[in-house]
Amino acid sequence: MTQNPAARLEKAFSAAIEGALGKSFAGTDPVIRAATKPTLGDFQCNAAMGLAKRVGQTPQALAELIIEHLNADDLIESTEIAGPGFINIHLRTDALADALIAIDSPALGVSPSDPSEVIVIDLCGVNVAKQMHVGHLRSTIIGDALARVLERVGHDVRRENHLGDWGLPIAMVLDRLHADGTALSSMSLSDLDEAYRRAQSAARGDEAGWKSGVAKHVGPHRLFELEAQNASANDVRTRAGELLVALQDGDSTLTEQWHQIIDVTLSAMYEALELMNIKMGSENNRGESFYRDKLVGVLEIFEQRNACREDDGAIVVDFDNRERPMLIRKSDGGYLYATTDLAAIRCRTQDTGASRCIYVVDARQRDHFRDVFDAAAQVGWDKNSSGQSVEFVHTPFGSVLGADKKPLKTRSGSNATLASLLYEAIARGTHEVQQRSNDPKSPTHELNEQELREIGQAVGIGAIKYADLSNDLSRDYVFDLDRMVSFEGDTGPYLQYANARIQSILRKAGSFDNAAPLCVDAFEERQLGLMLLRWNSVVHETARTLEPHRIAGYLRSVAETFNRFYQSCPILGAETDAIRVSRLRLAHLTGRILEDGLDILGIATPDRM
RNA sequence: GUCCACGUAGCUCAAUUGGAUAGAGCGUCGGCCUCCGAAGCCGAAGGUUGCAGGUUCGAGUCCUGCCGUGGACGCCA
Repeated sequence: MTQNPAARLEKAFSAAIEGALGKSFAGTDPVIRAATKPTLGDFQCNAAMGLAKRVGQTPQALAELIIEHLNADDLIESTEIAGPGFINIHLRTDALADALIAIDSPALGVSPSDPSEVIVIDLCGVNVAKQMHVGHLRSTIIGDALARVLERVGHDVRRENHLGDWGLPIAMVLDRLHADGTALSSMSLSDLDEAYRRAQSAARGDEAGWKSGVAKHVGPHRLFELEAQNASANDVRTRAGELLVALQDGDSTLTEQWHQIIDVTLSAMYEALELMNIKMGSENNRGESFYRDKLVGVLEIFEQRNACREDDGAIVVDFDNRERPMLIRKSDGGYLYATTDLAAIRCRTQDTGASRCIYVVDARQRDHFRDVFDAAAQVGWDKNSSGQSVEFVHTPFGSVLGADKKPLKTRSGSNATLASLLYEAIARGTHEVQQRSNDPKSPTHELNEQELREIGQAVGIGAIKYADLSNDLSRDYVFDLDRMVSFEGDTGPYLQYANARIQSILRKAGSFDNAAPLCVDAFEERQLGLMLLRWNSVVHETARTLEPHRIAGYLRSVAETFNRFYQSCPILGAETDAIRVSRLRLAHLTGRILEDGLDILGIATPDRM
């Protein structure tokens, strides 16, 4: 009796189908779904339409037959056949109440996954000497939410921050800092970011400018300048290469400087992670430098397995279903980021023993990951150290755009940094909370400045995270702070508010008998109850599809359904004491599911706001 | 040029993975606070789901071809 109605209906209808059509139809999916409209019933069975042709009957006749073989009188009040062969199902009210009592427990009806897996999630991916920007925001928020939902169903999740902390770019920054005579002990992240950018453009030279210069027939003097630029770009690269070799060989001064720029970058990152309520710290750092001495081993394995070949001096891996090979070693002997990714896969599957590797990286790297995953399979890393097959998933997310549909910029026109966005959102949230607290009737009126600031941060950050997690990851999305922090409609604060109101009611109610009978006779009570019972399947579907917007959308439906219930069913002022206690139980359960869900999304839930 | 995503209301997005009359929010218009928090609730208007075919009981969803947008295409990460 502790089973969810949907699960029990599946069993009952599956048995009924077998009873109606014979043993060969055992195990047929009965296609039980929540009713599309409350007026139609509580659930529906859509199996008859698909099956009708196979057995040479009309869908309606088959539906009739299924109902005749149905044995679930303790669960189902009534059924009717509608439209092309839908079976609409009305649940017994006492069965609904029993099911709600069953999930009114610490687990909230969410069952653990069996078996529990070891899952590695690659997220955040900060580059040393660069400011974090909105791309990191998405990777971090999404990755952390995925980690939380997988943890919620009992998996062993390892968050790994694949830092860009090694290689030529780092050497180039050091070279630039030397050239500028920057005092490394006192530099800020923006100094570093500036040096990084200048190093990049110096090394890039201006080949694009050269080509367009030739095309536009600019004068010889200009071409000469561009040529000189390209020559100096080569100088920069050469110097950086030498510097990298010295660093690789353990030069003590360089090593110390390298650590200094990492420290500056990471302390800013930790601050951002803290602000965003991300469950990650230094223990999750495993950057490119960690893999630097493992690259040779990767190449050796590919050579041993004959999974690579030499081409133009480079070493490449071929794929049988596409032309384009993947480079794993340059002709000068250097390695590439594909090699590092392969080394990471080897560690994650062969040492950590992961059976799933998830990469929360932007959509532009789709092809890259396809190559890396296929290459890993060629040398057997699609089986982990326990012999289980490994599932590799790239969770691509779209770009963050400004209101003009172009990559997000600040007002001053530069690329928006993560920190600037976070502080802006917090400022707006805090302002809003403070303004509302001025009202003597507001529950936040008696709170002090510090408390209001904490709530303001929860509201501002909650708005940003909800906006990101509430729509399909793979699409680009428009980052509009004004819309997010309007705090009305489909926003994070809408959910936080619904919960705060529930907490307020519970505070006023004081203690109550949380084993009292549950009553779901009123339409709004029934709708709320049905909604709450879906939590288990929503969590599992999200863990399966890795789509956090399912949870966001569900929580919104919960809040909406609760708000309707709240509007028409007085709780504290209910007609009888029995109904009052029953509604308190419903409100309490709703609040816990909202808090559970918001916690999975990494959104804080203030008791007052 | 080749390959890969994505085109849904004026705007921002959903659609239980093939199910019934495609739903929300913002914005617009109109209602609801002497009553548990109005950051809320109720209602109205707004659609040839880019276009054209196909698959079947049934297509926003699957297959084909166009159109449009964005992205990736060997020694950067």
